[in-house]
This record gives sequence, structure tokens and C-alpha cells, in this order.
Amino acid sequence: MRRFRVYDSMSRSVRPFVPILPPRVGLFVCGMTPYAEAHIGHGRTAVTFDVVARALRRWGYRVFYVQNVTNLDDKVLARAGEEGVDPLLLAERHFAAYRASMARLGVISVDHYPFATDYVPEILRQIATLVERRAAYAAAGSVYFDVGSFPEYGRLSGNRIDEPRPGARLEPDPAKRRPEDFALWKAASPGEPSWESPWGPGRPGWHIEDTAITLRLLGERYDLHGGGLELKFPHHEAEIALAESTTGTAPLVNYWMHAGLLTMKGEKMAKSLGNVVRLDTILDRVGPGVLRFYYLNAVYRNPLEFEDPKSLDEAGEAYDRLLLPARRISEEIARAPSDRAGRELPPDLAREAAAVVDRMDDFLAEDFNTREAIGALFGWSRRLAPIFPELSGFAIGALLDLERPYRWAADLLGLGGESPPLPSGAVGPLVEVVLAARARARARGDFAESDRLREELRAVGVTVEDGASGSRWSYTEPPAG
RNA sequence: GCCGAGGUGGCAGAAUGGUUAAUGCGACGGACUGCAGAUCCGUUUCCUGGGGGUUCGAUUCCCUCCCUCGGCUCCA
Repeated sequence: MRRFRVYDSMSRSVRPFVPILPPRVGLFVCGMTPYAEAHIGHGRTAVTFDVVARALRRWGYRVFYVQNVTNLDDKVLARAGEEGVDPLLLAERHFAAYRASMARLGVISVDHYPFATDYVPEILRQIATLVERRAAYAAAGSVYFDVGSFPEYGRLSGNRIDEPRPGARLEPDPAKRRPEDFALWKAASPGEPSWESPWGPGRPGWHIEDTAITLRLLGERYDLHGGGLELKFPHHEAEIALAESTTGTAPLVNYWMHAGLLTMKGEKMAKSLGNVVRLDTILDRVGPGVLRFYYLNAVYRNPLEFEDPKSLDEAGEAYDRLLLPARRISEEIARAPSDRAGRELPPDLAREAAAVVDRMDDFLAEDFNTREAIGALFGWSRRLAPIFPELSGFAIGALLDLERPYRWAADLLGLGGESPPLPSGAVGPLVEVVLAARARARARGDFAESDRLREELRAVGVTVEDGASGSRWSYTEPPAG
């Protein structure tokens, strides 16, 4: 197991990571409420923790990564009411779309997506315990958590609830003892899905589902908890209060990680502000590599500004440049017979390839600094640029060595790694035939014919580029439409 | 008001108590080219919100002020 350090929001410092039960690591990340399409802010958080999980696994930890799905809450009910559909089906539908978007984004590391409503028995048991311990009280068919019963409330966020709060937007609720108390169980309204309980029919409140799920799946105490920064207060604060009040065990988690928010014109992306950009919209435009590059080119904890289309254009340029050597190398490998003879790598170059991988790994191990890791990879690409013309002279093993830093980036960051689509069967040789004809046309100065052939190849997805050492071609999906 | 995170070059965005503050984008110049594209090389040595302080030395540590954003409702 590789040692690494994480910024822990609770202690506000970068700390060495020590698992409770090595090599196992319990990772919980607050997931989404599936009442609308995922936007690129969700994507940022998802990619952040995807990289965390990928890295930990690569480093020898056995990660169990759980991400909950709040499939029933006020938002889901409201949206379902508008559309006139069953709330749980609405949630199901949006969750399916979310999974599909995540798959496109290359988020492959989540082990389990538990639904809140599948944990109602656990939730009810936990509420009963809290009531028994006088940390929660029933009122008018609902049950509320008594924030005053938990002196530590506010420690994560630095908020203190005993202060006057002129800016607070909490509405006084006569059922609550104090405005900060929050519902664990909400009395059923007509037409809503509800479950029987000792306090009457109702449904779970928001905060309690996470701890009911984690107590069951990850235990009373686990390693890592992640989520968007906006959830720090009150949601994560509530989780801590609920779990620790229930079990008497503290702390609930050893490391808190919070992902910075995606902003547009300085403001966070949020539906209420009307500035959301759907994840699928972007993925339709640029593909997963560019979007992941855009996210990972910043430090996960800091705000990241998104400007459409500038951010993605720049990311696209940089991403293509970054991975150009990787594409050249894998094309070379794909086209060459596996037993091809060729030069071995100069020893210094082989050493450098290994050193680049180590450096990137080191950066990642220091609070997941993907930006610096990418910077190191840029260095490698610059290093390789001058030896492009020699590529075909290397043995396969040498090419594989040169490729190592890119494979690292594909495995841990999910950047690149898509093998270039090569046409199958006779297409390759046929392209060569056409190119030979084109070369003859160029040789006799018939540039009209040459350009015509280039255009026709492009129409079927073959891009031809002339260079000093002849023409090279690559295959991309034929232009749509 | 309280809590938290930030203010770095044209832009995006790192890093560090100490040689020319990374990297990328963009821009400019050059090479290559029939053209196009791509690529390569070079330049972009006058960038760390304001003011104090600690220090031989701070962008980095401390104080203060200003500004922005986030949280204090649901929110990745």
C-alpha cells in the first residue's frame, strides 16, 4: 500500500492517510437526488472521487465505494407532481440517466448505489434509537433531531448554532424546539409514498438516509467521506450528529473530503440560478477525455470557472496536445507486427519514462494533485516531440516503455486510453492504395487530383496530413450528418 | 451578521520561506508545406488585491483592510 496524504476538512489540514482496517477503505460520497438531469457540476464531483478511488485501488487498497441515491424527497415529490408521474418511477428514470452519463464520463469506480427507500427499516430503527436516547423527539407525526443534544454540532463547518443569525433563512416551525432542528421522519401527506412507523405513516427526512446506509454498509466508523462543498453544512454536520448520537462512537469518519464547486461567471452552477449546463450536452460535444481533463487540470478543492465554449475549447486543445505522442505511439504499435525488430530505447529515455510515472504518482499521493500530475505528463510529451520521426524505428518493447506515462494517466485519471479507431479488414490497405495514387498525382504536380482524393478520404473518416516524411493518415468517426 | 474558501501574467490555473513564479491556452516570430492541416523550434525576462509586521530574504508565516464566491433553505 502506497502512503499518501489527504486534506481533511475536519482538521483543516493535509494528513497522512491511515486506514482503519488496512488494506480496506470504506468510501462514502453523497450522491445525487434524481429529479432532473445531471449537470457538469455533478460531473466534477463524480470525477474527483472517481480518481480518488482509482488511485487508492492502484496503490493497493481494497476500496468499497458507496454512493447513495436520495430517491425520495421534497424535490422529487415536487417534480413528480408537476409531471403527474409516480415519484419513485421518476427517480428511477433519472437515476438510470445519471448512471448512463457517468458511464460515458468514465466514472467506473463506484461499487454500490443504494437507494434511500431501500433502507426504511434501518432508518426507522435508527430514529427509534435516537428518540430513546433523547436526541430526537416526535411532534405532529414527524420526528426531529434535537440539535441541542449534540454539543459538537457545527464543528466541521465552524458554524455555531447558539449565535443570532441575521442572515439565516430558516423559517420558524412551531413543531420544532429550535429552528436548526431537522426532520428525521416526515409525516405523510396525501398521495405521497409513505411507510408505517411508530409515529404514524411518513417518509424519511433527508439527512438520516446517509447514516442509515453507512451504518449498515460501512460500519459505525469508516475511512473517507466525500461530497460537494455545499453539503458541508448542514448536511454533513447532520450526518455526524446522527451517527455519533446513534452509536456513541466517534468520529464517524476519519477523513472528510470536499470537492470545490463549478462556477459560471463566479457563481456556482445550480438549478435555482438557472445556469446549469447538462452533462450529456457537453459529452455529446467533446467526449469524456476533454471534460475530465478540464476538471482534473485544476485542484479539486478550489472553485473552477466554466465558460462556454471557451473552457472546453482550451481543454480540447491542451488535451489533444498532451496525448498526441500517446496516439502516435499506439498507432505505431497497432500497425506493426508484434515481432517487429527495432531499436531498443536509449537507457536514459527508459529511465525518464519510469521517473515520469513516479513523479505523477507522487503528485497524486499529495492530496490528489491531478494538476501537477498532468503538468508532469506535459513535460513528457514535450520530451517525446522531437523523436516522433524515429518512432517507427523502435522495437515494440521500446514503444511500450515510452507509452508508460500515458497508460498511468489512462488508468488513474481516465485520460486518453481510448485506442484510436482503426478501420478493420481490407480498409487499411485500401487507404494505402489510394494514398499511393495521390502521391503519384502530387509527384506529377496534379494538385487538383491530390486535393480531391484528400477530400474524398475525409468524407469517409480518413484524415490525411502531409509531412516532411510523407503522408500519414488517421481514422476518425465519419462526420455526423 | 456568523462560518468557510479564495484574490497570481491577455486568459485558465499551479507551486514554493530564497537562483529566470510551473504548466496549458492564446498571441507573436521562425521551420516544414504546392495548398491545407498538423507538428516542431523560439519569444511572450516589466503577474502573486491594498497596508503593516516577523525574517538576511515572503507570493509563501502573522495582523489588518478591501473585494469575490460558497454555506447559514434544497443543492455535487
